[in-house]
Amino acid sequence: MTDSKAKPATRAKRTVVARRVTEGPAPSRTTAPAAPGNGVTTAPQRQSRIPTMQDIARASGVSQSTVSRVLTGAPTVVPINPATRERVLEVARQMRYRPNPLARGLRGARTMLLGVIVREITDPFFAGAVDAISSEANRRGYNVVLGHAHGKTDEAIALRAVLETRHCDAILLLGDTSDQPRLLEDLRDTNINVVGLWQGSVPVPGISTVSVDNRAGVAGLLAHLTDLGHKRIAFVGGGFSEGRLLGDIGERRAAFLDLMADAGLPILDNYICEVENNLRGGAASFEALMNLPVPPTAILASTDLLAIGAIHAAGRMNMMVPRDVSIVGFDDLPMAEYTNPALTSVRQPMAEMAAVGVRAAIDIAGPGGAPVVQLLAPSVVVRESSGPPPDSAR
Amino acid sequence: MTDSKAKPATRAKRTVVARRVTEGPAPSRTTAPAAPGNGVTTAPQRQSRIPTMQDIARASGVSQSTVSRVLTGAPTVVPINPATRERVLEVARQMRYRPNPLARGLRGARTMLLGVIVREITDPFFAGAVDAISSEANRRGYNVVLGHAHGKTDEAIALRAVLETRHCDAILLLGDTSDQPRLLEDLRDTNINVVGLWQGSVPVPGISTVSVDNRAGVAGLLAHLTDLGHKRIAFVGGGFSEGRLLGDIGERRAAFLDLMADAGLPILDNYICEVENNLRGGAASFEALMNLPVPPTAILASTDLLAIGAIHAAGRMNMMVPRDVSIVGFDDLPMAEYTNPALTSVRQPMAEMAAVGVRAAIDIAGPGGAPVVQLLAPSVVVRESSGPPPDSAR
DNA sequence: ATGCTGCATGCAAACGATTGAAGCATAGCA
DNA sequence: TGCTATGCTTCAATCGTTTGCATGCAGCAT
Repeated sequence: MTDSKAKPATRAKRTVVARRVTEGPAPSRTTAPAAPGNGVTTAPQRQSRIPTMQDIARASGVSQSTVSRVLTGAPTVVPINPATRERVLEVARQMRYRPNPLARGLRGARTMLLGVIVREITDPFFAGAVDAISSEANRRGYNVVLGHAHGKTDEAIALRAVLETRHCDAILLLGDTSDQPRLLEDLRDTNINVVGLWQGSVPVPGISTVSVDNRAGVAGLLAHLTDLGHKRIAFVGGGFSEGRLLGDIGERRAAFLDLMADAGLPILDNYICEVENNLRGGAASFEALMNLPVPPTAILASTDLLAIGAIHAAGRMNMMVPRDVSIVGFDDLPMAEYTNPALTSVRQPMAEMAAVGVRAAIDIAGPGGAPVVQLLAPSVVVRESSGPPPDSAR
Repeated sequence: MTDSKAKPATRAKRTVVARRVTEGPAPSRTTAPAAPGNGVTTAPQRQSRIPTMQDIARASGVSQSTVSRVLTGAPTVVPINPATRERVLEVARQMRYRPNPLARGLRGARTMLLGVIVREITDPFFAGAVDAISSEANRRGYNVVLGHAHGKTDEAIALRAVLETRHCDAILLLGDTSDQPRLLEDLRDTNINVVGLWQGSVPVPGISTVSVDNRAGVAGLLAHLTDLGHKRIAFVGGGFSEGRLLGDIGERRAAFLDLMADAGLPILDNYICEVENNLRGGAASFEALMNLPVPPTAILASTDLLAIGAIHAAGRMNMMVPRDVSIVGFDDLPMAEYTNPALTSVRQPMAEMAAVGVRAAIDIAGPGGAPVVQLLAPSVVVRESSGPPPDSAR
């Protein structure tokens, strides 16, 4: 309808001059009608409604409740004649029966759905987390429903997402959501189980959480850097919300300040950068740090995303990593192994955290147990982006 | 489990607290019993069950159907006394009523849920796609349900995921799923609308698809490389399934072969690499190519993931990009701008594709219209990873 | 009074499944 | 033959909503 002015850019000419415009609104939108324009004869009505248990029952000459018992396989309660069972199963298979989860859920049965509310799916870290959680959930017969909190989107949307969550048997919250109090509150009203992952280790009232030991991770990185001889170390931490640093990152920052003091190392002016948690932020903060009168010899980025941005900025400024400056990250994204140079980072026990989180969400039926905070230990992975400070800085 | 023998680089000193439990009642992960050992008397029962319309009705002295009419705001059908309406609304608000989407859906109402089945959420490209789709869906009041096809996981799992899809008003398929015929077949039986994105432009029988014009993208890259003077160009294409190249990538490869022939450029032995579509595959194929007797002067990677892996391998082999070899990608991941050097790539009109796909899924109520294939035009983004071939190769 | 018109509301039947209890053969036992 | 035990199946209530239809009750014209 709207795209009637199709432009045959497809292979009309086979020269297809590439539009070299860096940012094209892409006006051409070739729409190829799939069906060759024969008449409109046949009505679309392609598929016959999904059969219900009632249909199966009629077709196999039993009652609908028998069908239910056969199909759900409830062997303990009442016995079913094997012949009947077989017949019903055959008919169901033939009619391509599929249960309606809505109806099933209405009666209170488990929906076998696990809700996952994630702040930013484009953050590769959380994408990996969703993957890990999804695997673990599948392994237990659950499917994952992804709710996208979408950064600082209007709370109303988050709220709506929550409304829908009554589909789910349990909910996993990925990343700090403490800036969305209404969401948390709503969640607490529900009588389904809620587990927070990567919420930071400050206990969120009323829900269990699984987090990584941020302090241990930062300590590992700092130990590594100081072992190499670094003294001037800067911190880059991003991810804001209403002026507050988000959970995990806030903790990493606090740990940094704390542990630097413990080690007797000074933190020079402007050595603490606060930027958005993305590649651009990492690059920007790197430039800012290197333009300081006394630049740091090492940068501890609170996420790999920031570290990768910083490494890119280093290349752009013709600085060699780690010869001129060391850069270390946190999260150990898959990408960390493939930067130039490969990134020293802190690996989170992703699979284990997913397993623990899913287990907490599923196994603890109902909101019975008291909320629990679990901290899992990370480990430092040393690669190429960290080395001794330049001689000039000794 | 798997990471038990993590490199113990962590931090040998200072209180090797592997697993520091922070919060009180639970010693570790021992699900604290809900009630301290008195009888089985009190159930955990923390929050009072979510109220139903029935409850609201009782509390405000009207019938349940009136409550329904008030809360759903159906003004056209039957009039409601403003006073009554106000009273009901107030009671509902006070009792924190929330509709049960299951029951609502059971009656046939739209669930306002959009199913998205994605092959690999860890592929940053698809993560971005999910993000774009999610935004677009939210804009239209829909929420996104993510089904994880999980690579080559057993079809049964995909199947199960589909079973659950009866929650959804429509389904989006991300990435080529033609290797899962059973899934497609199942989907076709359903009477909900299915739209495929990035399925390649071969029409999938029965469903509408939205794809990018792969040929145009490859043509743009090739034009760029030949303009620079490259003649020995290799192709790296990954993403297998049962020995077959997946849709988009297969098309890119075909376009490459075709357009190289058109340009009169020979394709030397082993210049076509087939590897898995990930960073490792990109790095491996780069090494293989560079070890050929006559290595290429440029590499056209079918995805940015592969290109990034290749760039990493170049650094590891002490080769300079683009001085020694040019590398170009396809997809224009966010990361492409932040590699060293920044990657020349093909940008897909992500937002537009998401919009078109969501519109096709939602607006076209029911499977009425004939399936449509839409091709959107990409554009080349030139950055730093492509340059003229080395003099020695001229 | 008797209809008639309209507004405001209630009744009750869906929707598709689960599940306790009841029905009904048939077999076993006295 | 009568009575119970047993094995299989059906009945019917239920979950929380939506929605077509009936109903009650005004006011108003006959």
